[in-house]
Amino acid sequence: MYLYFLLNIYHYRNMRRKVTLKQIAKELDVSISTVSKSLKDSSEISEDTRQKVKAFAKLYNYTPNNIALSLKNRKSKTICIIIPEIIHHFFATVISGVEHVANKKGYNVIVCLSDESFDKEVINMEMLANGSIDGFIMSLSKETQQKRDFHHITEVINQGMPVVMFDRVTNDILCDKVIIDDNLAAFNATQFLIDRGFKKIALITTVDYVSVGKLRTEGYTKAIKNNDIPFDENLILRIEDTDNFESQIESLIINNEIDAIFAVNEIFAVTAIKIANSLGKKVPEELSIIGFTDGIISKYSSPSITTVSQNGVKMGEKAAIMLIEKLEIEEEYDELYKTEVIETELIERESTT
Amino acid sequence: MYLYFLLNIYHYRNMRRKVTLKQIAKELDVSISTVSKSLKDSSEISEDTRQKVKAFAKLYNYTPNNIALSLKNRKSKTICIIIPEIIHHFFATVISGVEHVANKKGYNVIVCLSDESFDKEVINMEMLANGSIDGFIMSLSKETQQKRDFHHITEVINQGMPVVMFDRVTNDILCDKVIIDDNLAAFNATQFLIDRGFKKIALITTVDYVSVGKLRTEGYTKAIKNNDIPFDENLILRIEDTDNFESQIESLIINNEIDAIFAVNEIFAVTAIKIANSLGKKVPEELSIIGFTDGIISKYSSPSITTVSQNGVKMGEKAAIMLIEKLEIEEEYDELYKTEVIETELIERESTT
DNA sequence: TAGCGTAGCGCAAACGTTTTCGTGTTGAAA
DNA sequence: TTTCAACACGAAAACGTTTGCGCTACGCTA
Repeated sequence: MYLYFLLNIYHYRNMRRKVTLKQIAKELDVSISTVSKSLKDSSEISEDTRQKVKAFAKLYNYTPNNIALSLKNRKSKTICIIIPEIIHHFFATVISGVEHVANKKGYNVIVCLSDESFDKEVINMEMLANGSIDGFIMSLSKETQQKRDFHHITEVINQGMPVVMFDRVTNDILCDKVIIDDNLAAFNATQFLIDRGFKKIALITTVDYVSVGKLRTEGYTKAIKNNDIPFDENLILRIEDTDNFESQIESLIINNEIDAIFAVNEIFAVTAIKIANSLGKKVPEELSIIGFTDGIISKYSSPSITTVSQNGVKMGEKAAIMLIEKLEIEEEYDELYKTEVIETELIERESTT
Repeated sequence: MYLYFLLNIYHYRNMRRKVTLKQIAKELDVSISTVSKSLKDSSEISEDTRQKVKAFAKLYNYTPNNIALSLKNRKSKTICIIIPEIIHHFFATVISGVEHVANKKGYNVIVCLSDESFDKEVINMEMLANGSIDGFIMSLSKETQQKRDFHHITEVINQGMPVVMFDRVTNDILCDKVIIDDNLAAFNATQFLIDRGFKKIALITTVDYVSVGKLRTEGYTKAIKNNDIPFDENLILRIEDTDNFESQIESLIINNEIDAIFAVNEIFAVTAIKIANSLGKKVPEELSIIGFTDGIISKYSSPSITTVSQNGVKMGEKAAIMLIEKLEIEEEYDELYKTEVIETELIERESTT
């Protein structure tokens, strides 16, 4: 009888497909239920049979088929994180945080990239919301923020699937959120520059429909006005196209006698430094610069960049914890959505005096 | 009759779980098969019924359950990529490449991080090789390379699951691979420095068990010897601990009158620049530096870094294409494994004269 | 009117599990 | 000898699909 089995299993060279309960049952001449119960050490089954089954299972390296389990349990133990792009250091750190928590809790992580596109975001969500995953963690694409169309997200939430949004969030959706206080962080960064005695402080930011860009702009504005510094709209540079903005920064520096810059991300900050250098303006001696996001650029740039640290790992961890908590709560919970605010911190480096 | 259905579906506020074939069948008072066939526009079903079913399905936003499909088809349309860490720009670009190809072909991507740990690598593979995914793309963790234990990989391959390795590969495993010619790239980079007239060229590399580190070291050595430059073991710095290596680089620069450095990654390169600067050695005037991997640091560092570009996106794309090809080939193919070599390119920037 | 082709639909198996609820056998107590 | 509990195991449903095949009823031909 063993021979038959071996022939079946090893039918192709040394290739052996995963063995199933059914095969074990057939081989041992017991029922599938007996095998299943034996492997679970059910007291229903005699010690003798249990041992036999377990030995056999071990020999053939049996492990239960995850898909079958998912179908039966109606949960896949998999979560999906949708981000605008992965080559962005901040998002990579968030993934890292999510992955570690998820892993510890026995969940897998599917990563989807929206490439800042609304359509891809929608497609990704629809594709996965059919049993493949148990919940979403996401940061909105630019296009979605611009269109303000969130039907795909409400859809999913209405199906009873938990969603946690982070960083780029919207008030139009009720769900758990993990953010930093962008407004406050920007306020503090600007205040830091003001405290150093700077008066002509420029802001390099994004267009307003990017939620975090807008909030940071507001924080900057508040600090300026709070300190009775003349607010000058010309000192605010709103960058739309992230491909070709060097010339805009150059004009900003040339046309205004600025003594400090607050940039809402590190690319803007490091580019400002490079341009200032090329214009013969020394950083930080003649121009102080603060960035946002404590990424790899800020750390390794010369001079290294003073920046608002936005702890991506922690955001990812928190988001994952919140999501998994929702997933593992029994039954219908009372919809109580929390918004978690992660602390930021100003890291002083060489780009400010 | 509709009322009953509505009550069932909308049982909780406006919450409606995904509708199944069964529910549609019950509601329309036909069999499940009829519903399924109608949705597939089978000619077996009358035009009339088809329309009715499709209308109903559309109304309730029916989409087939992916898990059930996976179980039935015995494939999940999901691939897994295992990388040592994600915060590393190169790996992020690879993921990006994989994700885009996978997406286009209708596959999802599960990302697993080994954190350079052998155990995590094993656990991840075992966890997913049970039906959850159709194939692996992976780059070995340091620990795995050190132990030279690849049983988890052969195991998976023997189960008939395709594996594509990239960047950090091993000859001990027969499977598809995507690499760059590390040896040649390092040779060329070193030759580039030699052509500029430098004689005392240092190498900052990793310990030898990291496959790519070893290959790059060999390329460097070959170039040196090829040009009859005295080979000096003291000029080679092998860094083991990536946390605290600044002092080692400092000694290297201080104790040897070097005029150029070839570093096997960008962190080493940018750190060398910073240390040289702090020692009063100007880059590139007094010291030329070449890095490896065209990451974000090389681009934004001041001076920007001349580097060997290792096209991560392309590697990811290629790996995904190879994997999916294997997945979609009918039946047992003759095991023909290919190793694809991705072109590298020396990108000249400001850190070399 | 008997026979037959066919349109239209349902049954049931299969994918691999888990789990509830039998069912048959044993041994001991009454 | 009868009764019953305990033990050891199996059958079957369920998760949500797809699909080959069988069945019914109808309309047509001979």
